Amino acid sequence: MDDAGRLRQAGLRVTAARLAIMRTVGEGDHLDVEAIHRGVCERVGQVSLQAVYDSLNALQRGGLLRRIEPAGSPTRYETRVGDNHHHLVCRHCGRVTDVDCAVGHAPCLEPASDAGYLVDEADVIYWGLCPPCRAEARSARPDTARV
Amino acid sequence: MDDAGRLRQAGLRVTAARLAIMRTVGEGDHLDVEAIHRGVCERVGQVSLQAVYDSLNALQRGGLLRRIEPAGSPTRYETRVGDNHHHLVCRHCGRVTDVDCAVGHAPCLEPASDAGYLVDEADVIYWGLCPPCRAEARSARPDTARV
DNA sequence: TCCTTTACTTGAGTCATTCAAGTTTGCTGC
DNA sequence: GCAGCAAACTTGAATGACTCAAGTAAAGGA
Repeated sequence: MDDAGRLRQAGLRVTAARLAIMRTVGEGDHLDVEAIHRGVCERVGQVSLQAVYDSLNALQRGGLLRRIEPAGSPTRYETRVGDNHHHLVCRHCGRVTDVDCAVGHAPCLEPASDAGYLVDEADVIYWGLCPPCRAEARSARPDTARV
Repeated sequence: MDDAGRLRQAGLRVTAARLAIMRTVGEGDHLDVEAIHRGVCERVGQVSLQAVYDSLNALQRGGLLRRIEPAGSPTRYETRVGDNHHHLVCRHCGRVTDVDCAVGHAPCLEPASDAGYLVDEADVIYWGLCPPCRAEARSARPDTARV
C-alpha cells in the first residue's frame, strides 16, 4: 500500500504535508524534527514547524512512524515499524543505526520477571561510538584509542 | 564503604548536600530531581535546585549514581550501579521498577551486529502498565481490561 | 591557619516541545 | 458539484527540564 492508503487506513486525512513527511522520514536516516521540517519544506513549500510536530504525533499514534528518543538528544523518527528492532546510538555525534536483536524473534520482550507489569514494548538502546567517531577519537588521542 | 568514603574515592568533596542526596536517592525509589531536591531540603535545610542538579551530575560521572531517562518523562536516579539491570516503566503513572535481564550475566550487551560501533552500554526499558494502573484500567473500562 | 579549588547560590537563558485560538482544507453526504 | 463539519494547519505564546554564568562560601591539603 502507498502512503496515502496507509494514512486513510489509520483514519487520517491525506495532505501534502503528511505525504511529504512520510517520504522525508522514509528516505532519511532517523531524522529529528528539525530535519524533517526542512525536508518537508523542500518538497511542498512552507509548512509550519507545529504542523510537523502535530503530524508526526498523529502518524506515530496511527502506527505509521516509530519514534526514537535517546536520552539527552531530540526525538527522531523512522518508518520501520511493526518489528521490534533496536538502535545503536553514538555518544559523540548522536547518529542512530538500526540493529536486529540478539535473542531471536520477539527479542527482549520478556523480562526475567515482570513484577506484575503488563509489558507491551521493549526499548533497547546500545550506547557507543560509531565508526567515524571511533576513528576521530583514535587520531585525536592515540593513547586512548581503545576508548 | 560509606557514602563519604565513596565520594572521596571518586575525587569529590564530602558535603552535607551530597550526603543528603545519596541517602535520599538510596532510600527513595527512582526519584526525579524535584523529589530529590525536596528530600535533601528536609534533611539538611535549604539547598538550591541548581546545586542538586550539579551534584547529581557529579555523582553520576563519579559512578555513585545511575541516571534513568525514560522517553517523555524527567530524569530519575538510583544508587544501584555496577550491574546492568534494566527497568520496567509504567506508561500511565511513570513508576520505574528494577528488573534483572532475561538473558544471563551481561544481558543484552551484545547486539546481533554492532555495525562497527564500539558499544559500552545497553539501556533496556520495558514499557507497560504497573499493577495498580492495570487494576485501575480494568475497573474503569472493563471491556478493555486486557489492555 | 592559610590558600586553592571545588561546591553552592542567585538569576538569567536555552531548547524541544506543547497549548491555544483562529483559519483553511479534506472529505462525507446531499 | 456543493455544503457543512471535523481535521489539519497557522501564528504566537507558554511550558518544563535543564544549563550557563558570575559571584560567594566552604572543604581540605600545605
